[in-house]
Amino acid sequence: MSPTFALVDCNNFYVSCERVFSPRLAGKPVVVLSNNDGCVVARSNEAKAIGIRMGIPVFKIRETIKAHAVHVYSSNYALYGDMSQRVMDTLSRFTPAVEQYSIDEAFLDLSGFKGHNLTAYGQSIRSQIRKWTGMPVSVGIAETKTLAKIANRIAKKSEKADGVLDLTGSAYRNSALAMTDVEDIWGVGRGYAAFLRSVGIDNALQLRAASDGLIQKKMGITGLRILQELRGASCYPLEQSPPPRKEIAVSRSFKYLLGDRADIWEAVAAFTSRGAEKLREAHLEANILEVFLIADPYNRESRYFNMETIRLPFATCDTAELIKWTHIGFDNIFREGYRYKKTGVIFRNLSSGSHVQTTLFDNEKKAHSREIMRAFDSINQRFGSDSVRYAATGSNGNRKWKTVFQRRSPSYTTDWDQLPRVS
DNA sequence: TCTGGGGTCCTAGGACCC
DNA sequence: TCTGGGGTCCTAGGACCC
Repeated sequence: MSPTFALVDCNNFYVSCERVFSPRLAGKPVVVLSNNDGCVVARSNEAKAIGIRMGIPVFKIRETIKAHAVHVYSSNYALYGDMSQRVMDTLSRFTPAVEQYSIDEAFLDLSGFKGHNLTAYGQSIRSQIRKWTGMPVSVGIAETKTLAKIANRIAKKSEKADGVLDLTGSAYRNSALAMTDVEDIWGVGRGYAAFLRSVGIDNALQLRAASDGLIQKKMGITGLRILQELRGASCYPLEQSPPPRKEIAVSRSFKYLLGDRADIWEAVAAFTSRGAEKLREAHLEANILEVFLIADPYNRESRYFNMETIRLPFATCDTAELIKWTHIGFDNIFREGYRYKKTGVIFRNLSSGSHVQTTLFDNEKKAHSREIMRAFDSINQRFGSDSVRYAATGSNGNRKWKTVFQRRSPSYTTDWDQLPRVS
């Protein structure tokens, strides 16, 4: 028996989060920017309509912004994370079979609802989320995740669908596939799309009919799975418990190019510290660490990239220990005379924190480290992150590497001092 | 002057072993 | 000195996702 999936996806998620707390933004062009207010990462329908492209650097559309009075916001991750949680909580009232796929979308297993009117069910999900959270969502329903994705896209665009499209056993299915361009299929990116177009496959209906051999040759097993899913045979089951993490990374671009070794090392140390916190939150320890530096990526002449990989002598999530090792890596790859744009650390070969120690000495050291880290984390939890921090991460207000958010909305939902006021 | 961040999976090829 | 096959593990690079 084939399963039934629903994909519930928030419309223009970051923009919709801003609108929930600023109703005056309704009907207006709104965009949300990436870190350092660099480029556009979310657009309202009105912003899309005036031709603002996803990912465009904001300095390239200054004129458009002025001409159309576009409302511009920095990213407010605390707000978006909290809104996401509310949406997911609401979804779980409908069925326990929920897979949170990303910050703004979730797959539901509706196999148990066969014979019911799934469109009506989708509508009730949609209106409940709207009522409880203010978030507009679209719902796509089909036998496979890939088809549910396609249904969802059409549900978003089509007036007639009114936000919900059920493709299970639908006569409309072939036309839905025919109107879906290959680049809009889940799993088909720029590279695969170019290949498919070059062999005359332009839409999902044509891809579904393509020969397995041709697709496998260029797109491997991934391509075959896409074919299967388009044909209604599910290859990707609902994943309710997330698989263990394989890597943890912290990296940031700087607003401006930085040349001073001390500034850049401060950034690396701070990112290492944040990464160590993430490790501890996930109860993981790193066995391999990578540090990388990028100088001026948009300039051919002064471009530079280097990465150092270090195998740690033992798995650890201790901030001081990790900073010691990233320092070694940093020294090996830092070149004087370049102006840097970005740096980061990646922890890999993660093991769960409960590992057998080799010697009594190690055990003692380990216990000591654990105590210090526990105290460190709990102080920062109680008094706000960065209340205590390691000296290497910078001690004054002059941290040139800090990410800039000049147009950030208040933290309406996560900070008592910034609750919206009714006047 | 200004261009984000954090992930996963697959595959080919090399190193190494028997 | 040359001749084989087969297996595993690791890594780098490419492709994709949101």
